[in-house]
Amino acid sequence: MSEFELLDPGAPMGGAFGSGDASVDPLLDGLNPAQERAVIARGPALLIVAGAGSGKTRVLTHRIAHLIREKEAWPSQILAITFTNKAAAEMRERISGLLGAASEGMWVSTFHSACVRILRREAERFGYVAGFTIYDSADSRALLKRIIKELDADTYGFTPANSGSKISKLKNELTDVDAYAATAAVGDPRERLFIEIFRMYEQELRRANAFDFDDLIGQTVHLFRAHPDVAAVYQRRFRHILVDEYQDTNHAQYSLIRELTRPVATAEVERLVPPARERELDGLGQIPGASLTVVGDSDQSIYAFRGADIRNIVEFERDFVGAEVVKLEQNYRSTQNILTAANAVIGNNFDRQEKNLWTSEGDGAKIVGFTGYSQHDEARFVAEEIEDLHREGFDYNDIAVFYRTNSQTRALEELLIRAAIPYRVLGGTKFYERAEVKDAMAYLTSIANPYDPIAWSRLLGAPKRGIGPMAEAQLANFQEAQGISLHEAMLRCDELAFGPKVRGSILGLAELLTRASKMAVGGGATDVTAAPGEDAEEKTPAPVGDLLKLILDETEMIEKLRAKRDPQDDARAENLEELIAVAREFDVKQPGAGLLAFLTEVSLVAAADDLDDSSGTVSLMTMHTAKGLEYRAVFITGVEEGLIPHQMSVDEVGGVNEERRLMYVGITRARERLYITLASTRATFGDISVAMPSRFLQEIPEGLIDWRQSPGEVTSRGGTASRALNASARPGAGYASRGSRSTESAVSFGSNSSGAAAVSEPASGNMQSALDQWRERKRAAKAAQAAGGGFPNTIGAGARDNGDLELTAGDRLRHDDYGEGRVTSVTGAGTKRIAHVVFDSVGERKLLVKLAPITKLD
DNA sequence: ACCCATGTTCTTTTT
DNA sequence: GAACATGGGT
Repeated sequence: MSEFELLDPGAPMGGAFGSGDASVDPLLDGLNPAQERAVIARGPALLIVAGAGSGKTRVLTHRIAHLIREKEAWPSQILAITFTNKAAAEMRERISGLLGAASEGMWVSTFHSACVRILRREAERFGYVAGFTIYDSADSRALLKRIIKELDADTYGFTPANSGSKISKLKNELTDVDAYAATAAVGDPRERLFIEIFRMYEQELRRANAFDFDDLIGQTVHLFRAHPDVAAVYQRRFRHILVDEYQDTNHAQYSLIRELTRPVATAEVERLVPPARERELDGLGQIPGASLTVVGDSDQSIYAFRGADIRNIVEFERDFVGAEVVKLEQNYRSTQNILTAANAVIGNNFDRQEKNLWTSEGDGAKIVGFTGYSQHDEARFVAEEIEDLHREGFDYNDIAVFYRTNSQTRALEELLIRAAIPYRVLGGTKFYERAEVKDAMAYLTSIANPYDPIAWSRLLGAPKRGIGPMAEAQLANFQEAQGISLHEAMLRCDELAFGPKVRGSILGLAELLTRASKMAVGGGATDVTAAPGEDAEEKTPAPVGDLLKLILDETEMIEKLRAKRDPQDDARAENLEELIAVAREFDVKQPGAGLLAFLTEVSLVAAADDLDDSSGTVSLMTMHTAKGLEYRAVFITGVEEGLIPHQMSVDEVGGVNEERRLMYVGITRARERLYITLASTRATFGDISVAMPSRFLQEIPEGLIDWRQSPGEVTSRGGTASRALNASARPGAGYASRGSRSTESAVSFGSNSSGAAAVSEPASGNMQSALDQWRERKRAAKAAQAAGGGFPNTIGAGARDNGDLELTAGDRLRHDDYGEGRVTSVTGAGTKRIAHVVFDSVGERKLLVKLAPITKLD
C-alpha cells in the first residue's frame, strides 16, 4: 500500500455523497471553479486573493493534500506558515483528516515557531547555545530599563517602551545597529544615545544567550545569508512553501520567504550531504527554488503597526515572476446584509483594489444597533442579547464579543458575570504574565540558560531570601569579570566578601539550581521525591512537572504565600499550583519533549491559541485577535470615534484606513447575526467623557441597521442618565417580546437544568485543562469583586456574599438594577445556586444567588 | 533588605 | 483605577 494512498476522508465537506462515485475527487468535490484552480495550480508561485470567508483554509488544506496525493511532494517537503499556533493545529488536523497518517512530517507552524526550530538546530553558528532564551516583550522591557538607567537616557526622554518599539521596527526592517548608525544623523545627541541603547541591548542579548521576538525571524534570515550551506539544507528540503495571512507579513518575514524559495546555489549543490540526486536537478544542474503559495487579503491587513507591509502582497506578481493569481470572492460565511455592510465600509478606503464579497445565501437578519448611555448600559444590552440568542438555540460557543482595546473588557465581564453567562477572555493570556508565575518560570529559564540575567535576577528575589540589589550587583560583576555563568558565580561566592547569612542563601540557591539542572538533563534526581518508576535511567530528562515541583517545594514559594494574610496571596499560591498542573499536562501531551520545548511553547503562545472550541463559553477578544475566526453571532462594541478609529491612529498616515480594515475584519467574522453597539458616554480613566458614534457607523447603509436604541435617541435625552433611568427608558415593545420568550425558557431550564450547567464550570463532566480551572477561579474572583460594588481594595467593602440566603419559588426580592421581582425557581447548588426571577419591569433573569445584588423582601 | 504608604503615569492593536 | 515608582520607616 502506497504511503500516498488517500485514506477515506470521512466526511469533510461533501464527502457524504461523494463516497459511492469513483469519478468524484474528494479533494476537489464541492469547490467552486476558482477554488479548484487554486488547489490544482502548479508552477513557481501562486497568489490566492482570498476575501473574508471565501474558504481559504479549505483551499489551502486541499491544496496541500493534493500535492501529497499527486506525489508532487513528500509531507516533509512542505512548509506551511500560519499566523497562530491554533491555526497551525487546525490546519494539521484538517490535512490529516484528508490524508490520515500520510500527512505526518510536515512543518505546519507559525513564523516564530519555525524559526525557533531552525535556530535551535543551528545555534552554534552564531555563538549561541541551543538552550537560548526567548525574551518576551516584558523581558525586553526589563533589559532596556537597565540599559536606559545605566546610560541615564531617561533624561533624554527614552523609555523602555519607546526605545523598544523603535528597535523592534528596525529589526523588522532587518536593520542592525551598524546599518542604522551609518545612516543616522550623528550630529543629533539623541540619535547617538539611541544608537548606544540599541548597541547595548544587542550586546546584552548576546551575552544572555537570548533572542527577542524580532530576532527569531531576523536572525534566521541572517543565518541563511551568512551561511549558504545552512540555507541550502532548508532550500532543498522545502519544495512547497505556503504562507497564510500574507498581507500581514513584515519585511523580515518576507525576506525569510525569499531566502527559502531561492534555488540552491550551484556551489552548494555539490557540497550537499547526502549528495543531490539526479531527479532533484533541473536542466542546468541546479536545484530549483521551492514553489511558493501565499494567501491573503489586503483589505484585512491590520498589523502595519508592527511592521506588516502591504506591498508584500500588492506587489507579489512583480516580485515572483511567473506568479499565477486566483481570486476568491464568493463568500460562504455571512449573510448578504453583513457582506453589504462590510463592502460599504471597506469601500471608503480609496487605496484599494475594487473587490466585492457576495453570497448566494440570502439577506439574513438585519444588523442590530444599540446605543447605551454608558459602557455599563452597553454591556447590559450585550448580556441580554446573548441570553436571548442562547434561548433561541445559539450555543455560547457560537457567540463572540469584539472590542478595540483590552481595557473594554471590564464592563463586559462584570455584566456577563451578573447574567451568569459563561465567557472567556482571549488574549489577555495574562496567566504567564503574573508575577508569581514569571518568578517560577525564571527558575526553569535559568536552568535551561544559566547566562540569562533577566531570569536570574528575577529568581534571586523570589522568594525573598536576603539577596538584594547590592548582592546581585556584586555577583553580576564577578560573573562578567570571570566570564562564567551566573550559576557558577553563585557557587563561587566564597571569593566575594558576603556576610554569612547572604552567603548561605546564595549557596543554598546555587545548590538547588545544580540539583534541578542535573534533573533536567537526566542526571538523576537524588534526594528528592524521585519520579517513581524511573529506575536510574541516566539519560532520561525529568518531566517538566517534576522539575517545577522540586523548585517550588524547595523554595517553599507556595507555603510562603499561603502563610501570608492577604487573600490575594492565596490566589497567587493557587496560580503556582496551576502552573504545575500546566507543566504536567505538557508532560503528558508531549512526553520526553523536555524543558526547552516547554519554555518555547510558553514563550510563543498567541492570543487566539487558548481558544477552545468545545469550551461552551462566549468568547471576548480584540478585533485583532478575531482575525481568521468566525462566529454565528458577533457583537462589535464601542463603535465610537476615538475607539474605532482609535484616537492614536487618527494622526498617523494611513491610520484611519487601517482602522477601517480592522472594522471590516470585525464585521466579516459574523455568519448570521451582527450587533453593533456603542455608548454615548464612556468612562476613560476615572471621569466620564462624551463619546461620538464612529464614522464607520455612518458608512453602513442606514437600511441595514435595526436600531434598538439609536445614537440620536440617546443624546436627545441628555446623555448622562442614571442606570435606573435607562432601565425604565427602554422601549416597552422590547420587554413584551422578551417576556414572552422568557416564559418558554423558564420551562426548558426547569426541565433539564441546562441553565445551571451554563453557569457551573464549563463542561463539568469532561476533563478540564489546568488553565481552564485557573480562568474559572479568576472569573469567580472577579464575580465576587463586581458584586462587592467595585471597591476591591477598600477596607470593609468585602465581596458581596449572600451566602446561604434562602430563596424558594414565590419569594419576592429586590435587585439593585432590575427592581422588584418574583422567584419562579431555584436551580443548582452551593455557590452556583441560581434563582430564576421574573422582574416586574424587565422580565425574566437568571441570577447567581450568592453574588447578585439582591435583597429578599417579605 | 524589606515593607508599607503615598504619589505618578498611563491605555492601541501583538508574535 | 491600577500598575508602578519612589521614599520613609523599621
